Amino acid sequence: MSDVVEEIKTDLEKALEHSLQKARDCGLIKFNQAPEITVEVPREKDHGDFATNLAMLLAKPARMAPRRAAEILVQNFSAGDWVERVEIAGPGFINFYLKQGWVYLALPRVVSRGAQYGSVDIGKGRKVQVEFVSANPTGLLHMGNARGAALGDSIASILAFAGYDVTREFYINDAGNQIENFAASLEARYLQQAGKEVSVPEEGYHGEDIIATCASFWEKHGDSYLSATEKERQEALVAFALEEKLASIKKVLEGFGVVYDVWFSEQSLHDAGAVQNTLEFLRKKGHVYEHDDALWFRATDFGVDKDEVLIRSNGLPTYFASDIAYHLNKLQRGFSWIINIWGADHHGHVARMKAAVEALGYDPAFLEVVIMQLVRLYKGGEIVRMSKRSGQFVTLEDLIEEVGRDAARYFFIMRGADSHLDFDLDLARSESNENPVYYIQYAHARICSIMRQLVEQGGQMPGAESVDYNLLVEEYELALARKLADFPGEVASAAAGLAPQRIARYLHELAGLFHSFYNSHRVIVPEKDISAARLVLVEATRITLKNGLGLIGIKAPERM
RNA sequence: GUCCCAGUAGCUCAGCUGGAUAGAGCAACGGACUUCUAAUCCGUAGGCCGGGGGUUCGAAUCCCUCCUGGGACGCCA
Repeated sequence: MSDVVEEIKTDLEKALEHSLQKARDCGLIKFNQAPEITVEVPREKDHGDFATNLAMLLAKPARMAPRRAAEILVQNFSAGDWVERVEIAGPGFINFYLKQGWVYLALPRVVSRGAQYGSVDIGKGRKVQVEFVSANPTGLLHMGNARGAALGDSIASILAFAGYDVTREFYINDAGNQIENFAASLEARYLQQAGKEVSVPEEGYHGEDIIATCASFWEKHGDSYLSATEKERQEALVAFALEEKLASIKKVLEGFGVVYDVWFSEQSLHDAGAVQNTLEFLRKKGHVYEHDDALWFRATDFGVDKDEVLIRSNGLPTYFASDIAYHLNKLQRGFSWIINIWGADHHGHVARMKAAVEALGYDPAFLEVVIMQLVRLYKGGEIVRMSKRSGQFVTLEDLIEEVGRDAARYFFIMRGADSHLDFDLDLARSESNENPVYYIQYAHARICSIMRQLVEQGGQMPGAESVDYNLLVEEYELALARKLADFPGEVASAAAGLAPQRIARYLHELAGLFHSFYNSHRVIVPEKDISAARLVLVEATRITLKNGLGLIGIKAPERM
C-alpha cells in the first residue's frame, strides 16, 4: 500500500463508523439504516485536511439537525495518531485537521517504490483489451488516427498501471469494399505506370502515396503483370501494397511511442470461416431475417432504432458482419472489458455493436466504446483543411516531424476524448512558455540538474528512511509533498474514468508546485539535515513526474 | 426529424459518480536572474458556469425544456 491519502481516509471512515455505533448504543442518536460513510478531501484548505458530510446525511434518518448530529459524532470520536483537531463547520461538515507531518509519510514510499510509485490494483488482473487506431491500411495516418493513438495508448498504459492485464490491439481492415476500391486504384496507377490511359476510379484512392507504392511495385515486378488476368494483377498489387502500408503504419506508430501486442487481420476471420459461423449462430438464435435479398440483424430487438444489414443483396458480408465476428473472437479470448476507441463519425455504430454483443449471449456492458470528437487543425490562426480526395492532409508522420512526439502526444490527451480538439500547430511547435509540455519536462530536467550538482560536489542521495522530515516546514515543501501523495489516487481516477487528461493536469500542477518551491528555496544548502530532507523531496518529485509522463507516453528529459 | 458531443474568464479548456468561497494555461498589466537551468517564479485584473423550470439541507454537476455550435443517421467503413 503506497497510497497514504487512501489509508488515512479509510482510518477516518472506520473511526467515524465506531463513533456512530457508539452514539447509537448510548441512545444519543436513532436511525434505521446508517448512511454511507465517506471521507473526502475538501477543496478549501481552511476546511481541514479531510472532511465528511456524514452528519448531513444523518439528518433525515435520525430526525436531527445536522450540526447537532455532528456534535454527537465528534463527542464520541476517538482520534487516531494523526488527527490534531476536529471541527464542525458550515451546514454540518466535520473537518479533520491533521498534524503537519502526515504528508511526509508519502516520501519514503515514493522513493522505495520507484518506477512503481503510483501503481494501484483496482484492476486485480482483469483482462482488458484496448483496440485503437485500426486505420484503413490503404492510406496514411491522419490527425484523427493520431488522436486515437495517443488516447488509446495512454489509456492502455494507465489501466496497466492500475492493475489490469492489458492487451493493445490494432484491427486491420484488410477485407471488404475498401479493399476492392484499393485494388482498382492500385491497378489504375500500375497501368498508368505502363503508359496506359487509365484513370483512378472516382471513389478510389487518389493520394500520392499510392503512386509511390505502385512505383516500388513496378521496380520489383516491372511489366510482368500487364499480361496477367485482372484478378491476379489486383491480388498481387494489393498483397504488395498492404504489406508496405502496414509496415509503414507500424513504423510511424512506433515513432509515436505506440507498440501493439496484437495486429488482428479482418481477412483472417473470413478465411477461418468465423464470419459465416457467427452469422449462423445469430440465425439459429433467431436474430436475423431476410428482406430485399439481403440478410438483416434484428437490432430493434435490443432497443436500437434500426435494423442493420449483415449480408448485402450481392452476397457480400458487410463490415458490421465481420465486426460482430471480431467481437465474438475478443470475447472468446477471455476479455471481460473491451475498450474500443472510435472517432465521432462511428458513434452510430455503438448501439448496434452493443446489441450484437448481447445477441451473442454476452453482457453488453463488457463493451465500452470511447468516442472521441474530431480534431481541427489550426495553423497561423486558420483551419487547415484536410481532404482525402485531393490527397492533401497532414499525416501523423508530418505532425511528429513538425512539432515532435512529446508535444503532439500531450496536446492530444490534454483534453477529454469527448471534447472537440482544436490542435494549434504553432502553439505545439513553440518552444516557449506558451507550451505546457515543456513546463512539465523542465521540472524534471531541473531536478536532474540538482542531482548532477550533488554528485559534482561529492555528495550523495541520503536514504529516505534516515531523513528528518520535520525539517520541511515551508509552505511550498508541504504543498509539494501533499501533491505527491495524491498520485496513486489520480491514477485510480484516470483509470476508472478512462481519462488520461487527468494525468496531464496532475503533472502540470505538480510541476507548478515544484517550480514554485525551486524559486523560493535551495535544495543543496550548508545545513546537512535540511539538505537531506529536500533532496528526498525533489527526488520523490522526479520519480513521480517520470512515472506520470510515462503513462502518457512522453519522455522525461534529463537536460533541456 | 431522431440520436451523440459540446456551451464555464478576452481565447483554449479543467472541474460534471451533487458539497462549503468555481479553477488552470495563454493573452493583458506590474515586478524578480552575481544563486542547484528565467523553457522559471511572484503579484494584479478578469465570471448571471448558454436561458428558463424542477429535484435537494446543498446544483457548474442530476432531471425536463428551449437556444447555439459540431457530428452521426448508407445493402460505406
